[in-house]
Amino acid sequence: MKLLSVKEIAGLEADGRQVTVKGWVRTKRAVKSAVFLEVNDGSRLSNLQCVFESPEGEMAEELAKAGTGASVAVEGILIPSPAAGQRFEVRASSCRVIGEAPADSYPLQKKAHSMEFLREIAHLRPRTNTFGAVARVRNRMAFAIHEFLQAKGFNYIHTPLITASDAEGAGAMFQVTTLDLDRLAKSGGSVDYSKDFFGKPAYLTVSGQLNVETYCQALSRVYTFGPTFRAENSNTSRHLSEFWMIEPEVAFAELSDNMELAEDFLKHLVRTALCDCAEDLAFFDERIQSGLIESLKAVLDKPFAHMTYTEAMAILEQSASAFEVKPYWGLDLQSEHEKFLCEKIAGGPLFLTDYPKEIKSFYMKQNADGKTVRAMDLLVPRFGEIIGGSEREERLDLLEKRILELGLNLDAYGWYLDLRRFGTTPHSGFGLGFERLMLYVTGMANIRDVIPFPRAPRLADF
RNA sequence: UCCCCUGUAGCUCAGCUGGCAGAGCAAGUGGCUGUUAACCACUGGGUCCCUGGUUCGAACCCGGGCGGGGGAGCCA
Repeated sequence: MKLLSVKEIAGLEADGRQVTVKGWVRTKRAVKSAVFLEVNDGSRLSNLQCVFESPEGEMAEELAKAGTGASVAVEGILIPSPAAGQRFEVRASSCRVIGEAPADSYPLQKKAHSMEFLREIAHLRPRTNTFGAVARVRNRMAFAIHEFLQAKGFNYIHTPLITASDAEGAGAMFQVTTLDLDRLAKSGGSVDYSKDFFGKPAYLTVSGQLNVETYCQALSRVYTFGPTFRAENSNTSRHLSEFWMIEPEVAFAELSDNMELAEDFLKHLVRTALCDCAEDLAFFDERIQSGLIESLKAVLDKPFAHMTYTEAMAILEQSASAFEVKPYWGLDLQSEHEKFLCEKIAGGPLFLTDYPKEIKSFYMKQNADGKTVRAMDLLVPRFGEIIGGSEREERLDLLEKRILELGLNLDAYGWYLDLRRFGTTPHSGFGLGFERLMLYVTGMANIRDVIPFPRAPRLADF
């Protein structure tokens, strides 16, 4: 008999047909005349209830071993359930315990656990309702990202994870080396990077943007989707040292095109989650964040709000007394300001544009006012920035000038500047933090709980 | 990196002014005519994070260290 998943079995007619189910026991409940086994194989949130009527002999012995966490194979017939709680169930004729999970040492119990505790057992937490649901939604969102961009003719470009260009300028980097650090430390001498693997210092990438821009200037519509690394000593519920980022880049696109793409993109992802992950989202709505589904649906209903930095600052200054940090033009927006703007003023996602050039990256296109750049951040309620992007500076002279103003090394950007020397075009792109999307869609509170194995300062277990 | 909170049974926590270590859940045993976060009864279960100090006496007070959480900054 072909093995069907619980999800596949759930799609069958409960007409007494023979089925086999293999999975892990979530709970076992016994009454005098029957044993109820809830089996889950991760194919969906709901368990499959398997009923053993008056088990005796070998079957009773097997069931005794089938505690929470044990892997089992159950055979029986699929029938409509006579009791409330589930539409169908398996009337089991046999149970085989494949791998026991001794109750006195198996960490997961048939009760709720704290997120903090589950983080300590990251190898077992996917067996919980919450982390199973997170994994399924994460999978669906990853696929939806490709679906959306591919349908729009974007090419998926694999940008490097190791970079020796030292020109990305988006934060502290992890160094990659094969030098013998212990021996170097003992010798007390200086480091000779010509002896290192790449013949010069190398790092893990903090962004694929600069690399993907090169392919943008040939294939027009491109994106990267991969891991990025930041060695910042950030200890928050919104930052990881290793996280995944989607970075589309579009040739001949201006900032307004960029925002239109970002809005369509985010709405597509939210719509897909609501549609294809309904059971998991209902769980998040009930157990993790009340009102989640309603707020996601509301996102689809209306266009995102838009505001320039200068407009936003004027609004913030009117409510200056509400803030710890007093707002003034030129200040980089604080978390409290971002939350105020999208929660109190916009009541949903909010695009902020045209930031002062001093608080944004060198590659962003300078406005005619000489003060601001064509940057855009998409802020969302609950945690602020989910997308950061800009129209890029395509004018060689202005880009070179900005690099020098910031004290950066012009030579390091040689290949990047070539894109402006040869057939330059206006172009725009943005970065969407995948785990921040996951926080947004699932309502989970901590970014460490929406990635299987979180990496953060002093956290690299498993 | 900074600020605040926190560390007690497998888990979640209580433990008052320093005076014999507690509860709920989980587990085990028994009961229960279909349970579904099952229910009822009973039972077992402790390096009170580590370390130094104060004290007749420390889970409790003080110093140091380590871990966890929340917030801030950096950002996606």
